[in-house]
Amino acid sequence: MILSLDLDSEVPIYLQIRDRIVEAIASGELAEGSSLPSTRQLAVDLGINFHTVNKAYDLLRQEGLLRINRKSGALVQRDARTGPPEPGFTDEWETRLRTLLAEAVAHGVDHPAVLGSCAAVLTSFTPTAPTAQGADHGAEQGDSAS
Amino acid sequence: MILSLDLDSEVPIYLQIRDRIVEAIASGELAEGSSLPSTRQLAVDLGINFHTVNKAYDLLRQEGLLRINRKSGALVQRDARTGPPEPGFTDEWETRLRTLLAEAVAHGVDHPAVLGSCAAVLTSFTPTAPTAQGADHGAEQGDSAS
Amino acid sequence: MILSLDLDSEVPIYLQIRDRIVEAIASGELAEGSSLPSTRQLAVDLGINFHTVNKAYDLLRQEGLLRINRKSGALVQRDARTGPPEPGFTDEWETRLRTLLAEAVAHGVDHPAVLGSCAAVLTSFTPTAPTAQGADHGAEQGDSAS
Amino acid sequence: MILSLDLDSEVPIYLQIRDRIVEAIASGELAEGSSLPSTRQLAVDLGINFHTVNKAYDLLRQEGLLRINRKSGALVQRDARTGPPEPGFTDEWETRLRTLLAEAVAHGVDHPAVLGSCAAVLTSFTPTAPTAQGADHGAEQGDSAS
DNA sequence: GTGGTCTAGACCACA
DNA sequence: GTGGTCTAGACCACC
Repeated sequence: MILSLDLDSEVPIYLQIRDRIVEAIASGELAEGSSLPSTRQLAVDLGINFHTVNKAYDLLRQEGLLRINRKSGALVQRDARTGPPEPGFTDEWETRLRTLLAEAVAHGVDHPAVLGSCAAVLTSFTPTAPTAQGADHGAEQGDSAS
Repeated sequence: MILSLDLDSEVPIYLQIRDRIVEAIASGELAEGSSLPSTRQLAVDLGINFHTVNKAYDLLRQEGLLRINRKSGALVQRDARTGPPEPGFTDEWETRLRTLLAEAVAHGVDHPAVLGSCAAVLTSFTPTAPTAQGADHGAEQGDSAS
Repeated sequence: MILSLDLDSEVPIYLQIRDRIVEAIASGELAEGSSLPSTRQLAVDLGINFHTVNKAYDLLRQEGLLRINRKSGALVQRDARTGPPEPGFTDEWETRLRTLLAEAVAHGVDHPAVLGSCAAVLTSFTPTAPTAQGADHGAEQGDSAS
Repeated sequence: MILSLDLDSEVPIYLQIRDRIVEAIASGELAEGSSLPSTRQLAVDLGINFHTVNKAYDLLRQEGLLRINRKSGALVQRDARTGPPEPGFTDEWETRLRTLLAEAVAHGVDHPAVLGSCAAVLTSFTPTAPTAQGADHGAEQGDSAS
């Protein structure tokens, strides 16, 4: 559980931690029930204050992705396969998606390229069985562009 | 040039202004060369401090989307048709895209649904089918450009 | 003596145990003189550390609801019928009641609805209508006492 | 806006602040749209650290009772007359109500007395027009006890 | 002016 | 050992 942080970024550290964990959950690297390092431990590993880690964990808890336990620390609460999102999540999320995609389009990335980037990111979340291991029939994305 | 702002949002006002303008550019509503209202005018229209508008315009200038002349005010500097993005844009943008898509996946939105949302957003930007390409019945905006 | 605990709750486990026992006493399920399982036994049943059970029992003892003998274990010390509360109890309790009811009112529950909830909770405690008083068809528990 | 705190209480300070504000909202002392003192100001007034006030305000924000604004500070977001609570609120609240009422019953307070306390608390939330001032037709609660 | 972030260190509650 | 609370002071972002 080592996260790479950029202490000079304008993105707050606690948000970087949160983002990396969200991505790890999306990619399946952290499955439901997985345990995360304790706040103090992770703070030491990252060379930051434990309050900062605390804030990241608390944010993830509020988002429903983590559950915090006095005994066993932080556990991953949900997962890609836990079920559909809570109502209200999608609307707010699509607003942010719209802004982000608009940014690329305004900068001259054409629609198929944008959609290709989205598809590429999504495939990067599925292991796609690097070894001969069963290759779980993933959706075929990427050819809907163009 | 009427923007809808949410003064109670956790998103800073200057960022909301910037976001709305970026979306207007992406949708073709604001084409290259279009002029924006003066900072003071827009500030009055929105009922906010003109420094806030100034900050939004300056951010857009830094991003290469606006150019600001002392005499002609703010003009849209670039466009979906202007050409490919500056080098360095895409990498940073894809990092943010990755985080945003991860959020949806972690909350249980499956990959096809995510890709569908991306496609839906893009079609909502489509400026009335500039090329003969199928022109999926989107809203018809954008004929004020050129 | 089976208690349902939520190990992931933000309510400490020892408090959950205490709460469930208080509710059992209020409903008449545990009458004065009833014996509770030993701390070690209950700890095993619940799959938790016996110190946690100990802490719950000790808290109940401090509150005057339990008395603990070295030989006969934990016995219910008092009851709804035992008599009026110790002086000082009511003031502190009403302070907490005030806060709790305020929460509902602030969230838009109107006064009659709040009072209705209070009444409903009380009838759920009713030990099979001890006096002739209307006896609104509640669940029938509590005949194991005396 | 002066709150009375007990620094020696085992109830965390930030929770005491939150409780007092909830009660003020319930009693109508703080109506929707009312502004609260800034975190730093209130911290100075109470002689505590501003982070503690911050935590109380943030908790109220999460509960939907406050909205925080960089410009105008904290404003009361909702009210007794704003509308019904969000779904899910009542269930969790009734669980806590059950525990609290059980405590009184177990200590020997009889049901009518408990209900009377509830009614008394509720009437304390309605001003009941202490001066001749219009006496806004409030709900008639309190006589349903006994 | 406002709130937000980060650091640092102390002490306590829980299991 | 875990997380939770409180304090203290610094710096930054927003308006």
